[in-house]
Amino acid sequence: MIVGVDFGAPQRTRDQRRKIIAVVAHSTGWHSYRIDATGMNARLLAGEPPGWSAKELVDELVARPARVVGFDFPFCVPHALLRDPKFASDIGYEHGAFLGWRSFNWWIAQRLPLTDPLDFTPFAPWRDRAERARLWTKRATDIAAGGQPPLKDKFQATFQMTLLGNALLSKLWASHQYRVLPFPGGRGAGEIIEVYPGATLRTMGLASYKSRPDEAVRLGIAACAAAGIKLDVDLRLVALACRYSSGTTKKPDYDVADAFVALCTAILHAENGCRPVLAPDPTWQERLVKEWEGAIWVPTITTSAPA
DNA sequence: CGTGCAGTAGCTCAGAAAAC
DNA sequence: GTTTTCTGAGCTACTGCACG
Repeated sequence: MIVGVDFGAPQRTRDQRRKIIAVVAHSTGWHSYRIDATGMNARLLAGEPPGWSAKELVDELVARPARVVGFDFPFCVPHALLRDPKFASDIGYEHGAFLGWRSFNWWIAQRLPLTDPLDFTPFAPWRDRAERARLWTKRATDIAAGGQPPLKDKFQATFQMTLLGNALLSKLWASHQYRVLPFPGGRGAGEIIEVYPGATLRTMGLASYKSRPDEAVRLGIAACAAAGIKLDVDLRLVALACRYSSGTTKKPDYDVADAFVALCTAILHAENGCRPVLAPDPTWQERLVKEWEGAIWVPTITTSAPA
């Protein structure tokens, strides 16, 4: 089973079920997958909120482990912050700097229980307006993939997604069913990767994908086809991806299409068709930066977008 | 992208009016 | 006197919008 997730972190469970969308594919043979309305996908067509609360999703993924899960939230923060003792003590961590990703996200999980509504107040120091120059910095992978700073909490906000996402990653890691790539260590047959639908589609030549869910879905399928992977997709799910929007008529937000692209990227990863992207670091080796900060995975094979 | 606000559609329930 | 129906007040859930 391969899973693509479009993530969001509203405080209330009810709103999470509109924003956290998972789309699942099952392997049906060599280089072929079926995406139908069974299993986790059933609720997509069951009417009413098609998604999951954070707690429901993590429980499901632990109960029925997947081979690969692609999530679209930032898995970590810049390594300069991980090495900063004040950054850690600001939210009550008393053992110096976080240093490693694992202690970082373990502590976030301690400070962010999955209640309804979520309580983000322990993280208020990380929103400090005066510290934005330090806190609103990008990881090497954000620079390379065109992503937002993980702790930005205005405009294109990622702040709450980074925190809630890491609380989930901590639980998935602790289940011993999953490794979280490209961080070293961990146990389990499943792999969890960070994906960014915008970056996946950009490698395939679609710039302003946000307003074109049909193009996004088509390119996701085409990217798999170019890698020799056959997808057998229930057309009702394609139709839903082109239609479902959690946004407004003026500012639509095609979460199912995003999740579908995340799924295609995760499938490509399962078939060795992805690579992590990073911007060069002036000081440190790429391998070290990748293991500290994580990385966004994009398709290796780039298909030029046919008009 | 998330938030708060304003506006609204839908629901429940209490109380009054009508029917028996 | 009892039951049913109507109706409006008040609540919740959801949508659209402006803003950071």
